[in-house]
Amino acid sequence: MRGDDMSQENKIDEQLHKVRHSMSHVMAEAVLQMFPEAQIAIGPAIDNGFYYDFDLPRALTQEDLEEISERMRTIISEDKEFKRNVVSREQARSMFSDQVYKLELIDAIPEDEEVSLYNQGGFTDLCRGPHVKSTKELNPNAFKLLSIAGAYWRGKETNPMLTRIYATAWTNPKDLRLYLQKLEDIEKRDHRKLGKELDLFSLHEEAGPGLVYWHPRGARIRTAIENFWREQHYKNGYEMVFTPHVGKSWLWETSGHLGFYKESMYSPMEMDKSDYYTKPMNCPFHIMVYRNSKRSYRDLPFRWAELGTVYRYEKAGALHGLMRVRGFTQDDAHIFCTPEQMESEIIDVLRFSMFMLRSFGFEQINAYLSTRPEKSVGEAEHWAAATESLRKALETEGMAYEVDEAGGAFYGPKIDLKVKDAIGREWQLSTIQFDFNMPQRFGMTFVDRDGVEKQPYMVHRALLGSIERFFGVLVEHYAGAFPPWLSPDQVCIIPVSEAFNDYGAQVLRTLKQNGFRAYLDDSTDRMNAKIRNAQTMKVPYMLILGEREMQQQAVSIRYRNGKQENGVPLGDFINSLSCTIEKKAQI
RNA sequence: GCCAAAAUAGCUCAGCGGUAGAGCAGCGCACUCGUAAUGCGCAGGUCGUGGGUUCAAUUCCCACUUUUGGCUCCA
Repeated sequence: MRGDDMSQENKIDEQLHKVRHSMSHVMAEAVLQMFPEAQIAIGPAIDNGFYYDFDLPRALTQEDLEEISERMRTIISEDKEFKRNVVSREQARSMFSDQVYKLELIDAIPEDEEVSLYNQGGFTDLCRGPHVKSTKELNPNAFKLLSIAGAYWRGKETNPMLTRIYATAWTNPKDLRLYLQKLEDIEKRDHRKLGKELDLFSLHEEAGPGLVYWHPRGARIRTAIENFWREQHYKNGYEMVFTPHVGKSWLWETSGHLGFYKESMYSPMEMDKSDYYTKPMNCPFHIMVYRNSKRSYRDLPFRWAELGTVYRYEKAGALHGLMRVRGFTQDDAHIFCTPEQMESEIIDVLRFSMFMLRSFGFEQINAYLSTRPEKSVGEAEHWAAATESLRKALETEGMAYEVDEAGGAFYGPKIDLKVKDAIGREWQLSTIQFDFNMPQRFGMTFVDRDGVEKQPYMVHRALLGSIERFFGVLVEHYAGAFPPWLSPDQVCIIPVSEAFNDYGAQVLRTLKQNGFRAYLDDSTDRMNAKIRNAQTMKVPYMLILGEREMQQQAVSIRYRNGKQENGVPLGDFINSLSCTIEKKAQI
C-alpha cells in the first residue's frame, strides 16, 4: 500500500475512533439523565463501536436501551460542542467527588500527565480525548446499542461487577447497515445453529455439559479430517501412538499438573487405593513411551502423534458450542530431539502446519512468537536458543510475525498460528511450544555421541488445535457448505419420478464402488422437494435422473450454487468429482 | 465462578393466572411428477427441575440446572 492511501485510511480510522468515543460520552449523558445516581466508569471506542461501564441502581432492560438510544438522538440533535479543559487534580477530584470510579482513575493518572475533561453541554467526563468538535458530527442514525453485559471494574475478578452497554457506531447509516448485515451473516454461520440444521453434532445437559456427541454426518467429516491427518503425519515422518485416558496420581504429580492445574482437572477415581485422573494432556503419556528405553542420539528425533482426547474442567460460564468444551481431542504430537536438530525440526513443523491449514482452505495465516515470561522454568540459554530457533524458522519460511514479549508459557517459548476465515475473523489453531519443564520433571535423557547423558529438547505441537474446535471453525468458515472432500454427503441422486429409482440405484452403486459418499433419495417426495432438501443440507452435487439420462447412461448435475450441467456421461462425472476431491477444491 | 437474559412438541416459535397452539420434521393415504416445499389426515407436550404464593401457576415469586451475551479464566 502506498503512503497516501495509508494516511487516507488512517484519517478515516481516526475520525471513526473519535465518533465512537464521542458517542460513548453521549451515551453516558443519556444514562445519567435516566439514572442521576449512576456511577460511571470507563467508555472507550472499540472495534466496530464502543462501550461504557456503569454502576446502576437496577438491571437494564431492552426497553431501557431504546430509551437511551432515543435520548442519545436528542442530545446529538442539540449540536453540542465538545469542549476540552485542563484542570488540576484537586479540581478534578472535587468535580467528581461523588464518582468513586472517576476518583480512582484520577489517582491513576501519572503525575507528569495533564488531567483533561471533555464537556458536551450537560455532561463532563474525565477523558484524554480526542473527540469530534460537536455532536453534529455524529449521525443519529449510524449507531445501535447492541447488548448489556456484566464486566468487572478494571477487568479484575475481585472487583465489583458493573453494567456494560455495548454499541456499534459508524459515520453514516450505510456503514451501520453493512455492519448489521455482517452480524446477521455471522449468526447464519454459527456452528451451533448449523450443527443442528445439518445434523452434525449435539450436546446434552443431562449427560454432561461441554461434552460433544458427533452424529453420523459430523463423524463423516471428522473421519475425512482424521484420515487426511494420519496420512500426512506418516508422510511427514511421524509415528502414531495410542495412550490411556486415565493415569495414576504419580503421573500428574510428576508432570506438575496436580500442582498447577488441579482445579481444572476432573476429580480422581479411586481404584485399588490409588487415585486415577482423566487426562487433561497427552504429554506425560508420550514421555512414558520415551522413558521405556534408554535413548541414543542416534534414535532422535522422535515425532510421536496422537489424536488424544483430553478432559478439562472449564468454568461453567466459559463453555461455548464446540469452541470451548470440557472434552476434546487434540491433534497432538511431541517431538523429542537434540539441540542440533531443533532448528530443522521447527522449520518442518512450521511448513507442515502451513500445509495442513491451507489444505482446509485457509489462505491467510498469521504467526505470533511468544517469548519468556517473568515466572518461568528452564535455563536462560535454553530459552534463548529455543526462541532463536523459532524466530529463525519463521524467517526461513519468510513469514511475517508479531512478537508477544513475555507471552510464552512458563515452560517454554512458542509460535501460534492464527488463520483468517471467510469473513475475516481470526482463529488461533496451530501452536508450537517448547517445553523445558517436562523433560526435567520426568528426568528424560538420551546418550549423546560423547557418551554423556543429556536432556532432550521437547516440542509440543498441535496443528489444528482441538478437533472439536477446528471443526466448529470449519463449519463457520464454509458456512456449512463444505468442499466435496469433507462434505458428509457428496452426491444426492434424485430421480424425477419413481420410475427411475432403478436407474438411480444403479448410479448409486457405481458411485459407491468409486468410493464416493452418495445416497439415493427414493422417498415419495416430489422431485422439487428432494432438490430443496438436498439444497438445505448443502449437498455439493445433485444428480437429476429421468428418461433422457437413463437412455444415455448419463447424469444431469445440479450444483448447490444452482448451476446446471445436463447429459454428462456418468464416467465423466466420476472423473471430475475424483479430481475435485483429490485437489481438495471447493465448488 | 461473576453480571444479565432465556428455557413451551424432534426443530423454529406463539401464548403468559382459568390447566396448551402454529409451521416444519415424523407417521398414514392419495398424487407419479424434469430443477428450492403436492394435497388430505393422524399422532406428538406432567410448558427445564424443585419449592412457594393462589380457589386455580406454563404464566407470579425463590432456588437449582442448562443455554445465550459479556466479564474472568483458557497448560
